[in-house]
Amino acid sequence: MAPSLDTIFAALSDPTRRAILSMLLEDDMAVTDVAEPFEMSLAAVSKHLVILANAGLITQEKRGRVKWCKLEPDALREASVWMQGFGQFEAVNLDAFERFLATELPEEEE
Amino acid sequence: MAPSLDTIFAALSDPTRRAILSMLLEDDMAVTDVAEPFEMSLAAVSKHLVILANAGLITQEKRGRVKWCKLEPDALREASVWMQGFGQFEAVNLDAFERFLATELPEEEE
DNA sequence: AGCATTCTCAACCTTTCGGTTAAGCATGGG
DNA sequence: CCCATGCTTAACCGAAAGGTTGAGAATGCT
Repeated sequence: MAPSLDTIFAALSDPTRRAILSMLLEDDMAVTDVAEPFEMSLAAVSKHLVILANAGLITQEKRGRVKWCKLEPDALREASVWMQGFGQFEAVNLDAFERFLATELPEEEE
Repeated sequence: MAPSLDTIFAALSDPTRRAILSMLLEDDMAVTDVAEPFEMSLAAVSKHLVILANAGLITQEKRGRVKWCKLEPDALREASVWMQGFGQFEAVNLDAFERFLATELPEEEE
């Protein structure tokens, strides 16, 4: 399935899936380990992972019995690029810009 | 309803709603005018607007018979802040930063 | 070989989503 | 006062979402 804004935003709309993404931020994980903290069946988590993979937000690679899940933030980037069209990004970018100045340019240029 | 990441991302997952947001980028619009380009009923578009309003992405103000819809990009910002936790934002911010430097400051202030 | 582990698939259920049509409320104009 | 305009609500519908359980395939361990 081709990742689209539809599938990306839909994938992000579920708190379980966002929690999974946060977990994968730490490190790659096996499906069973991803499912462990959730109070739902393994099959349910497995479906969530399929949805995340279809959205391009993760990739899954099977090594032996274990299927490893890896975060793929490029899809998030696609969504964020769409958001940039809404002008709100000036504010966010200004934040980043200010931090950029504060941390990288300690000397006052002006 | 309190806008949450759930409602924001769910609102953004529908192409009709994203199109509406793009339209409102140009200017505030009445509900009837928002609905005009879509091949669905006015009631359907009205529901989409409720979803966008619940997500905090738009506000609606009634003046006379006409209900005006106004883009509220702050909710998008909340979603983008969440995305920033995923590291991919360095690249995006650099893109924005480069454009920031390459082009003269646009009239973002209103 | 036998068994445990890892994960998916199939069938099912309930709730939500996205649309319809019809009715109705509120407002402004002639 | 009528009546058109602008928009929402209610009832309904089919499809999709998100969960369950149970079965089963694939792999590794001993």
